[in-house]
Amino acid sequence: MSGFNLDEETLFIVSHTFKALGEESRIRILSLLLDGERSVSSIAETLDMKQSNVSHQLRFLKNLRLVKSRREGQSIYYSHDDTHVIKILREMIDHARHN
Amino acid sequence: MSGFNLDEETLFIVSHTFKALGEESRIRILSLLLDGERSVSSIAETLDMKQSNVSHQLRFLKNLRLVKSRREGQSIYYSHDDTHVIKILREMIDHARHN
DNA sequence: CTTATATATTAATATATGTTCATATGATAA
DNA sequence: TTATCATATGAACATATATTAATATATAAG
Repeated sequence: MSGFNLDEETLFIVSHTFKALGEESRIRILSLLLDGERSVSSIAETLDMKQSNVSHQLRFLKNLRLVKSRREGQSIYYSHDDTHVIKILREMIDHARHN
Repeated sequence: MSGFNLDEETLFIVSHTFKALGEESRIRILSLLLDGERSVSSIAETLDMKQSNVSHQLRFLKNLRLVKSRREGQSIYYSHDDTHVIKILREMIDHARHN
């Protein structure tokens, strides 16, 4: 099938998912989560980002179901929730490194 | 190797490439080019976009070496120039369709 | 209850980005 | 040369987005 005929919904999902992967802060968060789940504050400290900023970006990613969250006490742990998209992220990172 | 330690250059390439794939107009252009090379005016007509807009987006894609161009007379024909990234685009489209 | 900690949310701001219009450039034909 | 066609470019505008500060919410401990 030709790739040309993209229905609106597909176009919407594709563009938003790529947008999610197209910002450095979100790439760094997703990349960090490759090593396993992390709390919000842990992400913020490790990446030297403001807590509110991390929270905003995590909400963005969660809305697209790219990450999921789990509460444990006062902390909330985030982890990947879309193996296919993460695979695509890995591929792009490898591709960029081999330039 | 952990995905965490992303150097600046890799992060730059990854984010910009995903950004390129993260806008509907550019996805439609790249998707159209899946069927083969096309002139600027042909793209503009088919996708109902202004010529200048198509030209701007093609320059964006060309700067990232995602497309290449070839002059023939007065027309300039654009086509894909990064099979790996196009493969990733195809994967994402398939992924979005199977939701 | 109060206090402390972790996260989420809201509002404001600055920056980035897409689109359009007008114009410039380049190639072809007469 | 001039005229026409195709594409590229620059400026302007509107919208989208990332980031921050301040505050709200929720959980746990005392």
